[in-house]
Amino acid sequence: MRLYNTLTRNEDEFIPRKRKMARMYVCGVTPYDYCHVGHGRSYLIYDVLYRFLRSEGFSVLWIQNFTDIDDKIINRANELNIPPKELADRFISEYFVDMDRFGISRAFLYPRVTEHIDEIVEFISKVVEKGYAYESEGDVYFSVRDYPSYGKLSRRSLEEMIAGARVDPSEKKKDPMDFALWKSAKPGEPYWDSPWGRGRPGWHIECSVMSLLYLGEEIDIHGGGADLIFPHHENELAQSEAVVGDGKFVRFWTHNGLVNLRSEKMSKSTGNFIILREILNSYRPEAFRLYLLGTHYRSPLDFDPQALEDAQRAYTRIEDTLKLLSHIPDPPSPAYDQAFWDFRDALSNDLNTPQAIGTLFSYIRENRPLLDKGNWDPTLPIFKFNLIRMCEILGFKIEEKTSPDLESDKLREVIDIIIKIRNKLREEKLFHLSDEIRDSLNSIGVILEDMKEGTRWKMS
RNA sequence: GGGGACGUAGCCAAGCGGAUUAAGGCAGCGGAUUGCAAAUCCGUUAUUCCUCGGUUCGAAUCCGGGCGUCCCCUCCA
Repeated sequence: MRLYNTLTRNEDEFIPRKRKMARMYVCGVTPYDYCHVGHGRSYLIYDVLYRFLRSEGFSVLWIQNFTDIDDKIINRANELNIPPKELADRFISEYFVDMDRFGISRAFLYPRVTEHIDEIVEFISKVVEKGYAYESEGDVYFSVRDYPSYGKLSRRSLEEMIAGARVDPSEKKKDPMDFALWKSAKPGEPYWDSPWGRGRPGWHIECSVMSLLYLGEEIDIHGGGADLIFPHHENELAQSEAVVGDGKFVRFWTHNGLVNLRSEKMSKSTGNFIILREILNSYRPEAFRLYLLGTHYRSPLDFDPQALEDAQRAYTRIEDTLKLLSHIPDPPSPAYDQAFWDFRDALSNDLNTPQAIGTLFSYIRENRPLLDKGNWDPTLPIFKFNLIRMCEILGFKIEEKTSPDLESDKLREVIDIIIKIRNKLREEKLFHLSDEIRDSLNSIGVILEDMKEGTRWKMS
């Protein structure tokens, strides 16, 4: 597949370093609050990338961190008067509650900063030894002036950044753009011992250390939201390559577009955000997934409840088809239709999910009449196979085989009896009665559809 | 001040110099089907892609100006 690489500003052919093994590191959350829609979008995109790469025959080693110690965590923990670890633990478990509900695949491992302090200290020491960092009053800073290619990811020069004027000069730093690898502890803050005294890791160092520890050098994909390009990934890149060597850290830097709300970036700090859980409570997770994947991952997305409603309606089309297909047997020998190859081509083109969804809907439209006719058609099992493959790649839930359940079996029988009687009324043209039955059932969520071949029903 | 992205039908949204009727979804309209609904299918809804120029045999797609919107340069997915 071709994948856009922020470093080269180009769609490059994705070929993992180790042939069929793709190593992917995704920047995780700082667990001090619930995830919002923007987080949901980001992890959804990596979930789909993960699913697609696997379907392309790669094994994918996905690592995603939790930054479980930093200023925001300390501040929030102080507000709530609980230990930082308790806060982080809580929101890590909330993270999984939301992401599991949303159908996001689990990464292979979720390393946490506080469990890697030794490795981080060791790594900082290496940066200092190499001459790219210096200690200053218990802090350790990366010296951007000593690292010539600083700015290569975000394509900015130091002069431009300083002209931005929002840098904070500190007497401790040699240059205002220098950033902390290690921060000395203020009174009352959590700390770990280090060669530079008591303190804690700076923001960017954890990703450098943990990605190198678990995935090694020259990993295939390192991703996150577009807001991480600078300073987070720029700094990560600098400090990492300062140790492992130029071009030895990451092969593909990928970044997803941000979610806006009322034409402004969704962000915790500004209060302009919607909690993911709130959406998951109000809409089908699959509908939300369809909505988000309807925009290309690199484009910004303005959150629009109206469009989400539309997607929810659109999703019933997929869902109904899947339900009807559950009665169709699997094909004796699987075969791919042209639609699947088109679908695959779309995703191979920098994960073009909107286009892939387009092919999926066209495929449904072409095959749906056969399904509704009710008579057996030998192409249906193949249709089923292909559609399910597509849905799996996009992460849409497949109707699992209804397990034997006495109660719901009884319910089915009761509804079938009602339908039988209602059809007798219809034969006798007692439509006011048959319509009343239909309306009543409808009001409790049982929808009757009178087809030529007979009446069928579904739950709304 | 510097860097970057975008502006496609009523709405959301693909399209990355040339099959082509400019995907797909939602909504609308007309039709088939139906006792009526629902579901499904067919047709229809942008001779045109913010605007003005330019390059080209050919541009929504490339270049320049204008108008508008957003992001990054600060914690952030």
